[in-house]
Amino acid sequence: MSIAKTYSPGEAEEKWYSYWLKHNFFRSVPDDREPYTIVIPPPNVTGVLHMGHMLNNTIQDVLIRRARMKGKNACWVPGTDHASIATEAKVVAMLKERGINKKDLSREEFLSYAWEWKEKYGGIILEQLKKLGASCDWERTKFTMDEDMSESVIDYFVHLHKKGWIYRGVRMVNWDPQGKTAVSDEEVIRKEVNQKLYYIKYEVASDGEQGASAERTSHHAPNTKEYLTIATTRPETIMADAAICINPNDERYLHLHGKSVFIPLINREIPVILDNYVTMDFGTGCLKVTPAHDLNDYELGQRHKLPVIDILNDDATLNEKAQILVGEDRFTARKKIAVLLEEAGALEKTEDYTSQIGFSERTNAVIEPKLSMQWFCKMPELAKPALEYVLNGEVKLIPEKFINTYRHWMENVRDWNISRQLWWGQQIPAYYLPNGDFVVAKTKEEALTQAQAIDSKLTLNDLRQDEDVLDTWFSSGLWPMSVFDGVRNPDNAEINYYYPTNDLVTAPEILFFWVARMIMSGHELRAQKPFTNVYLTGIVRDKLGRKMSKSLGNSPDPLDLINKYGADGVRVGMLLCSPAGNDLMFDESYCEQGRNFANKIWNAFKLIKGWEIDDTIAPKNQIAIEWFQSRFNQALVEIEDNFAQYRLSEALMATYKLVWDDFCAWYLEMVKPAYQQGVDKQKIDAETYKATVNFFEDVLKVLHPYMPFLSEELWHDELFGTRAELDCCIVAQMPTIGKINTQLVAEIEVVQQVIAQVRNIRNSNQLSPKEALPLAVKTNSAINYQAYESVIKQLGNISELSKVDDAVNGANSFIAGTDEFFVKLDIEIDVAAETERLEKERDYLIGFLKSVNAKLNNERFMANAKPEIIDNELKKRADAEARLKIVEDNLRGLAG
RNA sequence: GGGAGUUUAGCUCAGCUGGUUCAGAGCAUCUGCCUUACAAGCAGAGGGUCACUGGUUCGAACCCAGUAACUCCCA
Repeated sequence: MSIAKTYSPGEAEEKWYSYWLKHNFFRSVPDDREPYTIVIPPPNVTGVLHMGHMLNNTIQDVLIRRARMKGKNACWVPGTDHASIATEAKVVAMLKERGINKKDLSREEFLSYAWEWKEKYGGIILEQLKKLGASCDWERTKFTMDEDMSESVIDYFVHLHKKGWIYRGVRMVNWDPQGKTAVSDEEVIRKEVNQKLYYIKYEVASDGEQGASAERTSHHAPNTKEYLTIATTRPETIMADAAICINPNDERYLHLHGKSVFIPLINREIPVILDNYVTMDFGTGCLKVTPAHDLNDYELGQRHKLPVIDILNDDATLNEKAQILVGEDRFTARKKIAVLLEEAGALEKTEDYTSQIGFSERTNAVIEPKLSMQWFCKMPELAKPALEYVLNGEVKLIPEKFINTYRHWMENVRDWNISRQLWWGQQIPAYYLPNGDFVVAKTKEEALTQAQAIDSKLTLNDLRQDEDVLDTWFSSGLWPMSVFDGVRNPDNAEINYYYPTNDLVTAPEILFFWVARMIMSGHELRAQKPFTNVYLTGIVRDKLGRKMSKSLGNSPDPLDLINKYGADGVRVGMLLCSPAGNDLMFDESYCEQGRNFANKIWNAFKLIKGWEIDDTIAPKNQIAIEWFQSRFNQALVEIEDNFAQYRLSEALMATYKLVWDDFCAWYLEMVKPAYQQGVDKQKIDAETYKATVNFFEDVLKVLHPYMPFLSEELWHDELFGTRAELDCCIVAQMPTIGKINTQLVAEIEVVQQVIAQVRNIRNSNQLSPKEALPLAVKTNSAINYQAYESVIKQLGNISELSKVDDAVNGANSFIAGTDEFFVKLDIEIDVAAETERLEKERDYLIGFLKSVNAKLNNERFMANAKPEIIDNELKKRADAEARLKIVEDNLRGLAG
């Protein structure tokens, strides 16, 4: 029988994923076991898998698989969110391709197209997660617009409204003219943009001219008049100006106090107002105030009771209130008005200028500040307890540095605009009466009952439901509860069992967006936290540190990576470079390392698989077996500790080294039967064989959370005997920490040094590894090298290990621990080189001793340092002195 | 402009309460090996003024102050 030289992951991935599914290993239902629950951060239903998802879901899968193997009832709930704006944009695009305009559709018609789109494309990302090995309970797959999920959202809205925490009001919102909806502050991405600053002249009205604007024309000779100049990046909004504002302390403009000016081109007269808000040294010190199109101007306008003139349509074209350029897009209008102003002699100059501009996260359109009637959710009452959970440690943020950010947000929180002018989402359950009043109720029927209390003659037909839908985060904020139906049925068995969930794995970017809102709703509806630990991952960047993005084209396709390196390889690759909470500089070479690791394990398997048992051989590897047992347990301690601190990448590295170094490079080399001429099968004693197979099985278990496919594939090999159908690595019990023989481990460490030194001597003397060498030991320590003779002989290729009482002249020497070793070669040793090497070591030791002695002779050190520190220094001195003596003896030997 | 964070080997990162022969790991590099599991490998080796300047201390990568560079959040 021949086994492939390398592991080929594709087939195993297919096979075992469907095997796991078939046997319901991902399924979780409440039982007597302790639950371990993770709800997936629901990816956007329009999304396709990107590297961020890969990282995030690999981490979740590692956590959930580990919990499963530790005997917990592990439940990972998958799903997607409906992403109003993004989905609606996709649907609009789909309709456009079919020649349908959204405007021509009713709400119901549009929604049926949207559902059609969702059914067709909405599940892609979840299918992709399966390729990664994600062990979600797919039967629990949820979508934020499922009927029960939407009902939960409406319930929550009604609940908050009853408490008086939801209100309606005109506010300046971030308007996305492409999506034609308001978006929240968090959905606005600010970027530096190169712009122009336009200096525009406004004619100052002479005293007699007040109110005479109607007769004015634009044909005045400019020089005979007085002007003031403003600087603006948005000349197309001058028609919406309500005033010019100057700082009352600005001495340059004292003469303007109480005057008014004319807006160029349209010659509307506006007052000059005074406010300290204006920065004197920015631009010209004169600020055009446009309350309808700038948040700060709006507030300024409120203070000075200025009119609000909105000159923009919902799609950011100019409306008839602009008087000129009606119907033009705002950016076209900007270009055109610059020309018009120039022609009218009102444009003094333009300057280059960079400033922060807001872009819609979803459509990338430039955000337009816009006044509109919106629904808001009051935040202070919700935020306060939500902050407490984190500050008192009930909810832990990992890493802790995010607590500061979280606190800062929660203490400066503003009311949340929860309405979106879209159709795709949960329609706001507010019903308007013909007289303009409204009632809020779960259903139209309930609304009618309430409405009839106001006007008993009303019928269902008189009620009109609010057109807007709720922000998607309003529904995902309920996610950990609503997936278990905990909003509608707060006392059901599932929510009581699974909630609060254990770990949440997400990105710091949505700490406030989402994490905070889940904590708020959890507290509000259940007085409970939604989860205990929030593990915040970093952003996946390329190796140049740039964020991965479609436009840069610097993001590999995760599925290509899986094809290339195997899912296990990619999982390992992702985690090797992902410190908690820090961004990770991803590079494909990490996946390569992961693939190589998989291959290493595969080959260890091949080796063991090739052995044949010979009962007549006496067991001879007790030391190796006990040593690895101890090392394995030491590694388990380390891995446990790393997991307890969510240091997944370090736990992985500990596993990596355990397998590669301790198991493959040392243990297998210790026990593997030496090559025998003319013997085609390697034979091994039964005891060693059995121990090795058991070790390998334990190694597979430890590997499983990271490398589920490879471990499952090997688990079922006949090497481990016949397995029952349900005896799978995925549900195997994780090994528990056993005995550690620390003395043995310490002594083997010295033995390892001896072997490395012998190899080094062989290497530096250019001797073949095949050439066996004699080794002599002069023991100063308590180590019984006789016990390790076979190990040393096998791994160091030593012909004979002898004990000596004196240094061996003319031999290469080295020190391991405090013992001296000599390798006598056939060739003459290079006395000069050897002398130099020893002198170097001697000098180092002398220097080292000096520094140790400096401490020990320092009264203050002796007085202040803890006793164990002093003991340590004494031990260091003793060790160094012993080594120094050996080195000096050897030097004398060389000289003599 | 306000706040937070980062800076340790060529790269990515550990380094816990200041104290072990403490300056570490993985990758990459160099040298030698196609040794009967594995060249996707084996063996060995070389890489660092712990960003900079000062301070505290018997003792500083670690604590404090300042400086510089970068990153993120908020305005």
